[in-house]
Amino acid sequence: MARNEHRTASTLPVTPPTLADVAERAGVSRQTVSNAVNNPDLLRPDTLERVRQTIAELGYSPNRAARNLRTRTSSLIGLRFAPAQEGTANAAMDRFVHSLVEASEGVGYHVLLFPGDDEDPIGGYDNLLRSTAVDAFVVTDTYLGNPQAAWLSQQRAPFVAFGRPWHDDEARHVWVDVDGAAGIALATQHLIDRGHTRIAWIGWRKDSPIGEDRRSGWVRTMHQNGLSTTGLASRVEDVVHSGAEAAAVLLDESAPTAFVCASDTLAMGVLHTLWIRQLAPGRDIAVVGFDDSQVAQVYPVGLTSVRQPLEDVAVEIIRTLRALLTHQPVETRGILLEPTLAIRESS
Amino acid sequence: MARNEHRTASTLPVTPPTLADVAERAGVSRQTVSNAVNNPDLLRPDTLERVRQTIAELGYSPNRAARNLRTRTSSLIGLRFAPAQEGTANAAMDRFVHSLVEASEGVGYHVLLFPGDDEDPIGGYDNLLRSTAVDAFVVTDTYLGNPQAAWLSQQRAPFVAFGRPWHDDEARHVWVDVDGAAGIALATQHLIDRGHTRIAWIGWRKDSPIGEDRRSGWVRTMHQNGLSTTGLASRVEDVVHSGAEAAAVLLDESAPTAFVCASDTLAMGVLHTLWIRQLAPGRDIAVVGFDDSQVAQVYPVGLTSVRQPLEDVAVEIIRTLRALLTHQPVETRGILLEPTLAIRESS
DNA sequence: CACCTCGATTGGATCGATCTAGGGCGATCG
DNA sequence: CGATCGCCCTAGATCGATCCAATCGAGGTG
Repeated sequence: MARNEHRTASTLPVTPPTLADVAERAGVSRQTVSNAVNNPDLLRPDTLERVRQTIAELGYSPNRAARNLRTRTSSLIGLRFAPAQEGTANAAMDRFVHSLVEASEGVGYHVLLFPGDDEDPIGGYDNLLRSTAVDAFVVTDTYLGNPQAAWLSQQRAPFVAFGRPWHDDEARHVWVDVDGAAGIALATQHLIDRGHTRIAWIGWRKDSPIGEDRRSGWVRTMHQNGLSTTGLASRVEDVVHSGAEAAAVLLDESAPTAFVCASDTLAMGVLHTLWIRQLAPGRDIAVVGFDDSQVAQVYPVGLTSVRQPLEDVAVEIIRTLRALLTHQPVETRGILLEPTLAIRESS
Repeated sequence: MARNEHRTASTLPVTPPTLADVAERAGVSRQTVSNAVNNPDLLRPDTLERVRQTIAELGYSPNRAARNLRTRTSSLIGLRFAPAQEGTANAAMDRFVHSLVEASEGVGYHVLLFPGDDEDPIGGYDNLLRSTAVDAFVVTDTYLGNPQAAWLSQQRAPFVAFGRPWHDDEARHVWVDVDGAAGIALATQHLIDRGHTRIAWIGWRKDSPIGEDRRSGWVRTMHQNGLSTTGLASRVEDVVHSGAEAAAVLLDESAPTAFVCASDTLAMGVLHTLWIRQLAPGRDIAVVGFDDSQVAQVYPVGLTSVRQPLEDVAVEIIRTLRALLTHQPVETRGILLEPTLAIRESS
């Protein structure tokens, strides 16, 4: 609302009004104006009203740099921004970043992007941290076994990770993650409910903890429903043609009626094989992917896919970050959110 | 390189070293240290070396807030970040943002994201501008007829637009854009070279200047090659099923052998219709899309698509922005870049 | 009535960098 | 040999906000 009042000043003067200008015009001290902005409760109602009036008239807005210098904060959150790998369907970053920006805005933060350099994974972090350019970081690539989390912890830099510390049991930082196993369980149960019993899994190589986690959701749900998983699993690279090949082999050897995939990329491979074999997705064979990427949404036969609640992830991250930065006790070290299933024609 | 030297200081002290600390330790004045960082030429070589040594030892890095306050700059570039619309294939933003972040880094800038609100399109800009939180903006949504460009011009705020000012002949701001007509011309010529003569166009509604521009590339190239365009064009909404319907109608009425589309989204629709009619993309009918989105890359039958040189766009934008901010004369008011064609199996 | 409390307000110091003006000193020149 | 010039460097002021300690006046207490 204060924001709208400012708008009334239509043209920005050559040099914007300062707190001192407001103070003089309103006939109060600088501190009083500062309080009007930051601690309105301290002012007498009539004084507050007068100061606010003046602020609106002048279109005053506190100078960020000055405030940052004095308070030793920046209201900025650093995020290393790496683009989606070309050739994969993973466009989740886009949605996540947007959610993060929105959630940040809500509590007065802004998101600062900096480039990632795989050869020097902590370079960007180090610079921003040392020059006190950001208050905290959101780390999104912990799963790569990258040293950021450990390094930031050691530097006592505030940060929250999107992603569990899979390898490192000693990691003591806070994190938010999505329960991939639960998502795949959801997908598997969905297929079972549709009457499928021979449901195949196409996932990533064994050295991917995320992949193994998702796979466990499939195994668990199959077994809970008394179904066998033998001969129905495949572990491949996360590229389209690997998914296609795996699907071909599984169809020949085990005759599944449905596929659950660790990614939309792999699911696209499955769809390709079905297309070649003149099998109709959804009618002849069901397919489910993971990430609800644009590909899943735009593909002519809509691809059913596990959708991560990235909006909620962002909100939780910001909430936790705020707690960290205001030195409130952080309740839990990790937060695990449940994905949903975007059901389309392919299942 | 300075960056790496800093790294040697392994643990961040509770309060980072200041310029004064460096000065005292090196036995010089604060200004000399400042010069060592910003104007090394002013120092005698031996003094410079000594100061640099000390900077490295202490792991000093200038405090951003203090510098910003004094210099009245922030080294930040504001970018309103709206997510790709769900249900369309447009993931170009992702790639563009990354390119922008990279290009910014190169000249010492960082990218600050802020959320967009369609109901209050200038709110975010106004806030950041008035609080001197950013030095400049990159505006990406000029084509919507949004008032940002005009408003920012009026405020004398430095900004560069990605996108031409289509409607507004009086717009005097600088911009960078991609020549969509040239891209479609490229695609059309490519199809003609492959022997196609009946090439259809599926584009957007007439009120989209971008769509009409792209369309003109098709018209121009067809005519240049002595080919007719009558009965071969369709203008629809940018959603998959509209593309599918348009393709069906065109196939029935005009029997084209190839389709050029204004977007990958529409191209997906065409592919869907081909699939239903058991026509093989690339063999029976050629299809070309626009934007080289992830969908185009991941779709099992790779979709040939016009690819915008977003990396170059980002570089040009940053270059122009720097010129603006350092008050150098800006050579040209607008820069138009040529797209390329990512050729895949669909053509 | 002197003393104390408490809410509202104030002036000076401060955050850490850069800008400005000027000082020291050796080399050059009349 | 003293004046002048340039190079290298220094000290104090400054950017615009917030922190801190202190002040002022009104009201309550013994």
